Amino acid sequence: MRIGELADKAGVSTRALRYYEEQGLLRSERTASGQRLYEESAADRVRLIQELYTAGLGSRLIVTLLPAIDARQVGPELLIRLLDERAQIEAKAAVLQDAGRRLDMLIHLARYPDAESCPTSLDQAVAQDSMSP
Amino acid sequence: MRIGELADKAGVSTRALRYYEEQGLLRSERTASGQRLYEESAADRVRLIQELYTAGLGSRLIVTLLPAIDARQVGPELLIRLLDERAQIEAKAAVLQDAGRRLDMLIHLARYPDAESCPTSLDQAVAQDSMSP
DNA sequence: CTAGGACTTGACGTTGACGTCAAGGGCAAG
DNA sequence: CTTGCCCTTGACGTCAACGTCAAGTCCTAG
Repeated sequence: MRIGELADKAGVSTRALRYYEEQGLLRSERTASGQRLYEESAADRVRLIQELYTAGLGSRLIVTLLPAIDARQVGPELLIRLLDERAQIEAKAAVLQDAGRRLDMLIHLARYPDAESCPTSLDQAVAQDSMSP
Repeated sequence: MRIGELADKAGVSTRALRYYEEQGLLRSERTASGQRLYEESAADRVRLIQELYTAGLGSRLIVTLLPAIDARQVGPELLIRLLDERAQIEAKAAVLQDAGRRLDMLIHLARYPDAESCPTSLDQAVAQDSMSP
């Protein structure tokens, strides 16, 4: 398949696909005239890349991660980074949860403006200081 | 308190605090010479702002949100945006969960490189197409 | 009184994941 | 052949939340 079809199937732009290739995240065959060709499996690969991006991982980590995922082989150096990133994801997920609850309170407030529905923890942020020495 | 002390207490830079003020997220008194002065409660306010930022909300939404939080009063127009943002946070949290699990598999793989520990769902991204028409 | 740290405004720099033109080549249908 | 859509590389633009000087002012300890 060519780049446009892959873009459709994976739900990203063609620009993004070229960017991924530029970053070493995605390979492609080329026709004689230079057009990119992809296997069917490329769509899954792109969705995986998107997932990792959305999780806040950068290109440089992902480009290291993908071969490890493919080979199912993780070295000790990568493990260090993984543990760090895992902790960051954990923290980010927690903040997301809190913010989500806060929005839920506001949404509830918009629908039932009567009683003091959620008296507490609407102003104060949750203490997220669990990582400092 | 002056801006440096608040920055310390809230765990952000002074530049960030000035930026928040510039965006209308944070108010301050001024001394005769023009230096900013803050109440003790400003630290909580800043942490709240940070939480909302970390949740992916932009300045423009937060500047609308803060008065609603203070007054505990949410209009119908804001409710629309809240529902949308809530859904986005939900989706993002889900992706974060998936990516976290994926990292966990890799971490597990690094520690127990023996058995085919996690045979499935290491390559393929989870279908996150639940929002398209 | 003075040294030096904290503060002010203003303005430009950074970063990442693309968006968006520009200028041209490729390819199937009519 | 030519219309029209897809593709190519290249290069500049964007956006947000700050970082980072620069040049000058303020305040406090000694």
